[in-house]
Amino acid sequence: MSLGRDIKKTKPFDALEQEAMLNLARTLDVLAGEMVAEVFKPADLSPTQYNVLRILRGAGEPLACGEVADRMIAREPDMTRLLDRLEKRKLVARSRTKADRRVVSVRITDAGMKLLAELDPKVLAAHRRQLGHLGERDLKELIALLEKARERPSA
Amino acid sequence: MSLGRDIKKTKPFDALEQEAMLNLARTLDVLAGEMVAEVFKPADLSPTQYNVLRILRGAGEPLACGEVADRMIAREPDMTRLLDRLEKRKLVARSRTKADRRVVSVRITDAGMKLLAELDPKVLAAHRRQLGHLGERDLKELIALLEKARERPSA
DNA sequence: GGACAATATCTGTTTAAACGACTATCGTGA
DNA sequence: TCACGATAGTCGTTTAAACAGATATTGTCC
Repeated sequence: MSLGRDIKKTKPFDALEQEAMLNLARTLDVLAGEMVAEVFKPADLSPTQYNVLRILRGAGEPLACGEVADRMIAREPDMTRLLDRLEKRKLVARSRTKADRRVVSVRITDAGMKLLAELDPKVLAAHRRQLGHLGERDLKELIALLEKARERPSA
Repeated sequence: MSLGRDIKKTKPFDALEQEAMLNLARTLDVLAGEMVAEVFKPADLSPTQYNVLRILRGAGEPLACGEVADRMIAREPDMTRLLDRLEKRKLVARSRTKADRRVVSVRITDAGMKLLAELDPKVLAAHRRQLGHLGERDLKELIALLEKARERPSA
């Protein structure tokens, strides 16, 4: 009965997977590009820097560098200099931990919180303009599919 | 009747849009990262370079630099040096157009075609491993949602 | 046919990404 | 307690991304 995919069925199906990947990349590029142009660039922040600030605000307490790295959306291979740039602008502050002197603790400063607070409404507005027309039903469906895409069965 | 969104309904809905964006970014990062590690990096190609080669193969004829740029997944601000790197490796060839001497025509070389041919099965295999478990139904749904996300009503 | 805006690409420069090697510190076990 | 592997960050270097300005060519309008 179930013969699995034969040659004839495999080709168009593979094309579907490829099309999904292409659409994923294209969609993110469009949406992220607009977000950068409208919100991040005027604030002279990269998406990565914004991500760090969001993580630190969300944590509600200082985090180790590595802990921040683990929570990033995209893997960051050079947390040190990323934090250097934020620290230079006084948006975050670093300090060695007393307990474990290998660890550098990072916290968001008041200036960082203030910047995020200014950005919040712009980010929300941009998100709504970009995805608001999908409606709650489609958004939930999209989120579910994206999560499912990441959680593949074994490996 | 339809009062639109009030404060109470707005907040969680905005969160949904944000969650969708986060999931989009995370999913692409995971999938693209694997693809790079498994397929592109061993071939010493960046995703952008691969994209150029795919575009040129797909076109079936030489294209102007700007034409390639227009077809890229992500906007490329420096086509010249991107092509420089590919040309240095003999994967593409450039030549001035006779008709319009401003235009530089780019074509994929035999070596470029050969490289793509070697990569094809690996790309397909990676795609299937990454997204195959979604099945045709979910893939089509995902594609449709992503397209819908990009095609927002007016602006 | 000469000025001029538009087009297509190139180049200079600054900044950040990526990768690897390196330093400092900690925990464990003989 | 001291060797040693593991952990947490940092630093050096190469390469590419990004932006702005420059160059070359074309079509068009007096």
